[in-house]
Amino acid sequence: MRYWLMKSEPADVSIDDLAKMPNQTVDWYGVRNYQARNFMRDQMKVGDGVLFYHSNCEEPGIAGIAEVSALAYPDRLQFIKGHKYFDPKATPENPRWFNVDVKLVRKTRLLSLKAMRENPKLSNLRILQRGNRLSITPVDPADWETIMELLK
DNA sequence: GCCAACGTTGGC
DNA sequence: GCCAACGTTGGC
Repeated sequence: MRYWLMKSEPADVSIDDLAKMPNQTVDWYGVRNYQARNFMRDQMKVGDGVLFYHSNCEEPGIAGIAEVSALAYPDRLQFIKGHKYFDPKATPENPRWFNVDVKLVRKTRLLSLKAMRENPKLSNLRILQRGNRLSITPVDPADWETIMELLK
């Protein structure tokens, strides 16, 4: 069992949007970065813990806890011509992009990026490292525990 | 809207 | 395979 931090732009899918979805589950579509894809395709297992992070918004930070609820499968949007996430080099026989499903565990108070930066215990967290842009990053169990404490 | 830090692309 | 140019991310 592993832990992950997954960024979502709340203008696209917020924690409240997730709560309203059927089964409180969303397919994590639109990842078009190989490293992030590989994490989903090769490492994520059902039941892995997910920190649901709001990015590119007024108050960036962790907005809830979720879990992986389906193993990676081809991202359907890569096949839809004209779609923002269409990829002409992908075919159903040879898909390029994958996504897992993510299910809400619970919405939390917002643990802001600022608060995380100010907490020395979390200095190891990938999201806080300089230049980090990856939308999916592994989270060390110790960091997960620290964050769970903070969100109690 | 700025821009640092990355990732990707494509000519050579 | 190198690397300059370009595109994207995302905090501020």
